Amino acid sequence: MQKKLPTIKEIARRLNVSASTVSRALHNHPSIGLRTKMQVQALAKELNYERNETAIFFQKGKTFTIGVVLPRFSEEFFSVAISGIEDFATKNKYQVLIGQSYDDMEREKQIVTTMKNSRIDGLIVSVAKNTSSFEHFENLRNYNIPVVFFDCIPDLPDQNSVSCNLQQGTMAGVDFLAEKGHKRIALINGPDQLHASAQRATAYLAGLKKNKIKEDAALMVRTDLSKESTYAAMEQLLQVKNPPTAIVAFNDYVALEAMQYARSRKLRINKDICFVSFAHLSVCNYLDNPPLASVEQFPYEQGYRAMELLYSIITDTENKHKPTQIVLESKLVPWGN
Amino acid sequence: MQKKLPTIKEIARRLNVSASTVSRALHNHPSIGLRTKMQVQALAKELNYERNETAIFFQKGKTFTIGVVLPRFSEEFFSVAISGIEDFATKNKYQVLIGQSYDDMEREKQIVTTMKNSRIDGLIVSVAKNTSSFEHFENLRNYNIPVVFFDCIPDLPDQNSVSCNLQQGTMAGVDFLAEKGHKRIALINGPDQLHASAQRATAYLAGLKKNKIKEDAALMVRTDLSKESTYAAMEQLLQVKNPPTAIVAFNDYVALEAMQYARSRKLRINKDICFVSFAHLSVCNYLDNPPLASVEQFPYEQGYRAMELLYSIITDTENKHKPTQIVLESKLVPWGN
DNA sequence: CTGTTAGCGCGTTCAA
DNA sequence: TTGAACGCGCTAACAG
Repeated sequence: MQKKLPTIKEIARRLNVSASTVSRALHNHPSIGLRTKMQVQALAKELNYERNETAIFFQKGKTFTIGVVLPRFSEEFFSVAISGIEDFATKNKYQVLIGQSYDDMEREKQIVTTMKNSRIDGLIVSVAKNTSSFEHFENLRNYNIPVVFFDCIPDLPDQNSVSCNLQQGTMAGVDFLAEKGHKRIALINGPDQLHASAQRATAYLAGLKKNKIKEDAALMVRTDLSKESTYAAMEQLLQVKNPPTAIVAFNDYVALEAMQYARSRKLRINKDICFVSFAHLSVCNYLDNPPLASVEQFPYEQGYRAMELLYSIITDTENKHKPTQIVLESKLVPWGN
Repeated sequence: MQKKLPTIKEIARRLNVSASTVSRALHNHPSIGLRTKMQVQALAKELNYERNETAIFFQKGKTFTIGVVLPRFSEEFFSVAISGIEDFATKNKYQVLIGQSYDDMEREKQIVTTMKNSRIDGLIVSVAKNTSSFEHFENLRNYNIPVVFFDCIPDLPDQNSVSCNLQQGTMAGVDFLAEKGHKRIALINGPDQLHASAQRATAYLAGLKKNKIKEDAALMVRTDLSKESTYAAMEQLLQVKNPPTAIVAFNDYVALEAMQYARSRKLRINKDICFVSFAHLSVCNYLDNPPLASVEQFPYEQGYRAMELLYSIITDTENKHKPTQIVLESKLVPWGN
């Protein structure tokens, strides 16, 4: 049935030399006779010899494979991030193993365990939203598997991470709206336990202050990112006696759902009510009325840089690597028309 | 620095038994003394022993890893398909290695080679658009690596594939429009070399015939899937003296771009001109005027079934597997608003 | 019930 | 310039 794959032994047998000679010849080892080398290489080519990487993985204790664990691929942010990871990995002869946590800690643990057992050389993670303990990551130190966190980052000492600072972009968003004359600017924030929410809130308030707009607790609401919750948040906002004319939304999905709600209440998007959002989904290109501006978080670059960092840790043979936190700056991008 | 991982040998040494005894005890082999078994398992637990999968991979010549190669993750269709693949794989203790071809044959070849070298147990592929030769896939037979194609499938004898037949859905789309009273129904098709294009064209014509609408060559145009090309196609359609009132678009991206163009020409979507499309992007939920209906192709299910099929081939020890083509039926889904 | 032996494919000493 | 021997961690065939 299946042709048996040629091995070094096989070549050695046919040529009446030893396996180690073949191995050396294949590696262009300097101390091998030209004649022998040629013979070996010729036969190797003829037999279509290819080294069995698994044997080498095994022997070297390295797999040239890294793992990527994140909540779900179907979110554009993540699939674009994976592209960045994969691009750098491929360029540097690394392979990429994937797993989706679906924002569930148990599943995340399970995946990390499986990956650890198959001896990945490193791991890139965007932590699940409901993950509360991080032992499954810290545990990887015992196996000498470095971890780089990106996007959703835990509070851990000495960790490696790539993230995007939202302060600047968020403040720019508030500036942007204020310059357009808005005085009543609301914030639909995400779940409290997320870093990302705290960042947005802080920057939002700073932005208001900078623009001399008085903050109003009634204009700060939150969503758990479900559609229903966002609708409820919108309902709440529109009931305020002096309702907002502009809204900073946690991300594009939230913005889009908020817009739907606003439309259902006969508000005209970008006229009666304006939006600034996060993430910059490509699909917004197709909307009749996209958010006026979006805080770009550079998922491709985050992924790429995360892989780059991980690579530098893995290949750091002298162990002089220090924990590194890379922080990119977010940037406000007005929609092009 | 790094704690050395405990091995079977180590456990054996400490307990003064042989390695194979430990191995058997760990596997609950029936012929092992209860006492020994307990001892071994206790010590294993204490030392945090975990088997080194790479050793087993090596020894068994299996990696419990499959590869997935497709054009790009950032297209929703593909990222959803991967989710299906990953779900089935995880359930069955398989891992998933990924690669993006970016629709480029050379890159595709490269990825397949790398994956082959690391001895994946099987491969799932959606072929790159510009792939013209398939040796890199047929070559895998020599390594006993089964391939399952999905979505974009080559014309190869004896292949395994999962695909979605568009005939039914497309015809239903034409029916749908005809029932709404449309007589001038256009088709914006994709590149000629794609199967998918031929399928759509055939079904479109059949649909017209069924509804007793005379076909008009001027209403069949094509796009290379670039925005510019779609705009050109639209321009062409709108110049026809009796222009279409409805359009069947190659996919949602094409539809969305076509809509943009139509809007720029002051046409009102779903009033002056209606759309039926393919793929059913989740983002359409957020459009003010989504296509009236979409031909659903079930990417999650395609991915899931592809992995299921691959799994059955891999685990078919008696080699009684026959090449299998699974064809799902597409289905027209009207937008619920 | 348990130990011994061998081998998966390769790289790498050490010795010639 | 080459070969023999060893070991990576584990399983399995064979032998007690």
